[in-house]
Amino acid sequence: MYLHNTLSGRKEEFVPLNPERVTMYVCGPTVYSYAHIGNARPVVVFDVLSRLLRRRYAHVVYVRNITDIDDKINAAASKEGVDIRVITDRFAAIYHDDMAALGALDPDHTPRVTEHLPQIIAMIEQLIARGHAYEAQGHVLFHTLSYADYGKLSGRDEQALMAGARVEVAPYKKHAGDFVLWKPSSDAQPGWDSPWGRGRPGWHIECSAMAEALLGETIDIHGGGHDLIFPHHENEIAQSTCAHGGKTFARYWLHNGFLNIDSQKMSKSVGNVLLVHELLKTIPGEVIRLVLLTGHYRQPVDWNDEIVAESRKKLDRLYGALRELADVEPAAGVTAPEAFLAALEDDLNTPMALAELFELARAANKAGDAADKARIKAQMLDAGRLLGLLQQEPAAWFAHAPAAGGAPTAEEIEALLAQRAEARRNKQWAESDRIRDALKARGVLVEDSKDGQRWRYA
RNA sequence: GGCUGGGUGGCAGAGUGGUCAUGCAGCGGACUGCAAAUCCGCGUACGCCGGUUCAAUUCCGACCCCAGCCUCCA
Repeated sequence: MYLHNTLSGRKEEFVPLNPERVTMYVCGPTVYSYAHIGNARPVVVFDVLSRLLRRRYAHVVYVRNITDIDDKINAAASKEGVDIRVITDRFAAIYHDDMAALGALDPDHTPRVTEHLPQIIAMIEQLIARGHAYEAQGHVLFHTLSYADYGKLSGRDEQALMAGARVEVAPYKKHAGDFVLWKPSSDAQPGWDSPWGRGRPGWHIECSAMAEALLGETIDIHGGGHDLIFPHHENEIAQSTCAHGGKTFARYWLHNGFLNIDSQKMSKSVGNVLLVHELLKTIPGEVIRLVLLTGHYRQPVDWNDEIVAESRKKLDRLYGALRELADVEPAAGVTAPEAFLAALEDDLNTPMALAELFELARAANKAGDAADKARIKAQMLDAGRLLGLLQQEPAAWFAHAPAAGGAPTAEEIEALLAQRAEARRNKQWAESDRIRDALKARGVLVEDSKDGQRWRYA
């Protein structure tokens, strides 16, 4: 299995440190609001990776944190006049449900920052003790000059970092690149007691501390969005490596590309932020998932109406093949074809894997032999399982409620089809076609198959 | 400016030193009462300019564009 490692900038063979316990940490959400579609991309990408890893290794530990201490959370809480816990519980639950709707399986652990203050404080103390951090005006800062490899992940040198420091440098910093490990809280702000007074952790230390707590000092895979490379992951590496006396923190760094909306960057200022929660009201989760897997995970993907419609049709085709095999028992012990697995094991090449899946669909549509059908069905279902697709009954897929409201109900449709069947028995083609056209005008496609009429929403 | 990653057929999107990606759309055929679904076939795609090579979309170099990151945004 090969994975592109941001650290080396190239594809490397993945060899776990300990094949008996493969570890993966992915940066999760800050739960102060609804997740947007961009947040969903790493979730789906690393969900596929976790499925693939589990296929190959008996014991995989996948951790995705929930950040429940953050100034944006504080702002949301004070706005509503509630404890931050009210906000974080609410949006953590919504996040979980939304991601589940996209077919994402639960990670093995979803640690929260509020449950790891002792570990965070211990790690900061360790960094101070080893001379990598210092206290200044109630803050504790990581001293980036103390870590020679700082900037290695993002390919930046110190000078570039200095030049890039476009925010005002806080006066208590020894060096412009230094970042906060701990900061003081006012009485009105949520805070935790520490050797440096009541305060709260900085952004980066939580991931270092939770990764260590649940996975150990060295982890196999660390993932997240492309934008996290700097500063977040750069800082995580610095903290963990220095706290652990130079031990490698993460061996493979994986970063997913961004998601654009109609060729534009998604941003609040443009006003094009799409929430998963809203999208799910009109688009099946499986369609959204397929959109996110349509391109390679490291490439940007453009979200627009066309790709959504196209993805829906792709699933029509795949489920259409499976529908023809509805009464075929999948062959036992048959898994996804080698070419499909090879595509995924080559740095998660989902476009190529999907191409193989479509080849299977074609083969399924052509298969005449019962044994072939059983084999292909098993292959398709297994391939689908790895991608988190095709896991519902074809009939359920085709019965999916239409995107727009106002379409006739299933009962209504069935009644009209009964009339049409009667007309067809009498070879009243004009009447038959009239009903079909009328339904089509209302967003219902009627097909005549060997087994009689069947319908689906357009 | 620095650092990444890109420019492939109508669209989306893989890949490769020398027959085929795949999907959607389109066109022709089969099937159908007609359709739909399905199957078969079709369209001389690889930003630009050089170089290496028997052969380059694929390797090398220059150039032109595009996107992201550069301190709290996945």
